[in-house]
Amino acid sequence: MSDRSRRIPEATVARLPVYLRSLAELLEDKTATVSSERLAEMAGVNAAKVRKDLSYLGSYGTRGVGYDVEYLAFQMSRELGLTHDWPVVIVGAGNLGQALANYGGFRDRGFPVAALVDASREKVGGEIHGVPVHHIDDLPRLAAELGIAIAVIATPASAAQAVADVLAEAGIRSILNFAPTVISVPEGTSLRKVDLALELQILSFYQAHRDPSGA
Amino acid sequence: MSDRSRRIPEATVARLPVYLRSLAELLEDKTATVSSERLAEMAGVNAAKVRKDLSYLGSYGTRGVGYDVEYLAFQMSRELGLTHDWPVVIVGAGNLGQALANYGGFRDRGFPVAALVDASREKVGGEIHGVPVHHIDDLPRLAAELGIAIAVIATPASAAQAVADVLAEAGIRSILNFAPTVISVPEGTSLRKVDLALELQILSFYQAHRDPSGA
DNA sequence: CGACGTTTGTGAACTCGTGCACGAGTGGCG
DNA sequence: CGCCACTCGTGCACGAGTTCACAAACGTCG
Repeated sequence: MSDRSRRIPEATVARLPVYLRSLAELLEDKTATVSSERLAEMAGVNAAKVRKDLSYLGSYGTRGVGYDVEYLAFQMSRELGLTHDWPVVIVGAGNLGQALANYGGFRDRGFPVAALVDASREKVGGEIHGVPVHHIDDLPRLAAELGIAIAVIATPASAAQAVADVLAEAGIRSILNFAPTVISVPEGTSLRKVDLALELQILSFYQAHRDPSGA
Repeated sequence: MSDRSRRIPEATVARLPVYLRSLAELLEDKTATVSSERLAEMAGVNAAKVRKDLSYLGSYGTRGVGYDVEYLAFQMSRELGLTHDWPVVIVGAGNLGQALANYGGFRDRGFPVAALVDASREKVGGEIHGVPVHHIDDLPRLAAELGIAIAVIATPASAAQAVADVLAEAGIRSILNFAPTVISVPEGTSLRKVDLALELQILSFYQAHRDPSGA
């Protein structure tokens, strides 16, 4: 009940950050406790799911009352490993890479962009939006010196697999891939993907099936 | 077989674009036919899943041979509604909105950015990366004139729900939300979300559980 | 033209996640 | 001090999606 032995389902893990965001809002409102129903509404799920999800973390609620917002937020941050910052490296200093380096949402939520790396010598040396640009060959050194454990791939699709291999070599075991291609990583490495156009294609499917005329 | 009342599972729909991308590669290589096993390898799934997924589209394969690449690609494009372009509007001309407007991956895959809209009068009137910037009040007119059916929300979280309401009013029923917040849309509207920091938080979870020291 | 190797299409078993329903605590109130 | 309203935690049934296994269909070759 209290600690380890329970494996948290992947679907639950994916929802924890959403709950955490809701809790952060509640904290700002100085709300002391919250019910599963209220939290469910804020997170866009149903109450039973919230309770089941939170029960994987432990019995942090109080029957008849709800959950203590501050305590729950702390426990959840701890479980998510968000009690300290995680510096990230962005690989690929092209359009997407620059945009991501400039996107404040990473730093604000505990993921400062510590470095940009690129394969092109021309881009190396300067700074982009305050982030130093290094050559990809320096990646192992950078990772070690800056304590980088998470990498973001923002290269063209054609370069993505090679980059993934370099990252594996550098000991980085958490990768977020923006390149529109499937890449393979060593066993034990976490890989998540974000494909912007793919999301639109999915929307296109439902749009087309709603309105067969297409317009 | 051809056009039945087959309801395609959501999980399958999400994989179709990945298959389509693989088929496009095969087309470039002038490959005429492909087996489920090969396609599975390219798409990063297993062969049984590929066959089941494709069977929802119809019986387009030939036993003992495989799938005709060109024919399958065409059928899949048709099913996904990708036989023509879908102009999209990006709401929010801030960092993220500008970056998305500049991201070539949308246009390249059939989703030209037809307009940017923003609530700030200051940004209205000019162009950003060749995309005209309009006021959000013009959205209904723009949607009608340009035939826009899909919108991308790239505003701060605080504005997202209000934007969603405006979009609903303008008759747009496909939304891709980049704002890190839960928004609600009318029944019958498709909503997908991309939360960049959330993905990193998920990675953080697994990273932290792999290496409890945290470094 | 029939046997054989290949690959699809799909029923069926299985896994994983969801939602319901309800027992078990908790605090408040008379 | 006992009852009551409230809310959590969880066993259970259900459903969606995945994987397996195999028969059916196809091309080839002797």
